[in-house]
Amino acid sequence: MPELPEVETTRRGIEPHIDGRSITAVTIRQPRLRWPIPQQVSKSLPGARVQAVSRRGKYLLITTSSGTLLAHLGMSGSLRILPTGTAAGKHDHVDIEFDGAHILRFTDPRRFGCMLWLEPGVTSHPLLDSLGPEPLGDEFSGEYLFKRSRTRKVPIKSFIMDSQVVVGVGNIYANEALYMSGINPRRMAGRVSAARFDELATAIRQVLGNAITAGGTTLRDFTNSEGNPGYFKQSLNVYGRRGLPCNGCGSALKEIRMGGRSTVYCTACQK
DNA sequence: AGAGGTACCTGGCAGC
DNA sequence: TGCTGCCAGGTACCTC
Repeated sequence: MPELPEVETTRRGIEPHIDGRSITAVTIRQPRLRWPIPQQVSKSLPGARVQAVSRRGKYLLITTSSGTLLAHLGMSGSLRILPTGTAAGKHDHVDIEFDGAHILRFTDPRRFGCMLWLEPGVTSHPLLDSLGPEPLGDEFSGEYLFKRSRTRKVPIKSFIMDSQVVVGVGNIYANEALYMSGINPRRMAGRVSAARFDELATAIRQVLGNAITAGGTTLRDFTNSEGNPGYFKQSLNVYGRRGLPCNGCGSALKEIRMGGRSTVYCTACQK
């Protein structure tokens, strides 16, 4: 379930269990993810010590004394902390053991995720280098979006989901942020005003920030088997609500497909 | 260069 | 109960 809030929740969940710890073993059961897991992951990690657990967009970076593990959870991936020796299921592709006591387990049924490797000191990678700013960072603003959008001939929804424009806005939160700011997802990005981009930027920050806060609930029982309580269903205004009444005006929400993705909006409230 | 479509993979669910 | 087809929170890559 990884959009940016889930990835950040994962980062916060695993960090206290692995930061500063030593890796004692690596088990790769299925190396065929989106790209094959490079050999350095199993060769270089054992004996290394974790120095930082960070995030860039939806990528997680586990920096160690011998190199950096770059991971993406794709559509169905998860990372959990479990006791050493926990039986592995069909889609438990990688285990990284710490201090012989517990493991960081990568599970991903669809295998759209990845685990890649950066040599020590390397911070640049093709997957990272062209990413746009963090939506919760200082660089991101309505003014920024306005400037970037002037020459673009794509719908506003596609625009904000473009990771070169801004990272971390997935399908759910794109739908929600456009609803919150009253913008029709089909409107051309180049024809959205500066004032409306201010509202959109604020909405993106708010919806992602709220979701991260709600993710804290998941965080507490992180080592248990998932289950996403609070946030989903309760806080969503449009995603997954096709045909149901708009929370603002009561008219039935419309669903269309844009770029193959489910897009739900209120034809009355979003112009 | 930018826009649009396809591909990767498995599981769950609606409909027959 | 079982089959088929469609859908799913992502994104790199190919073509036009």
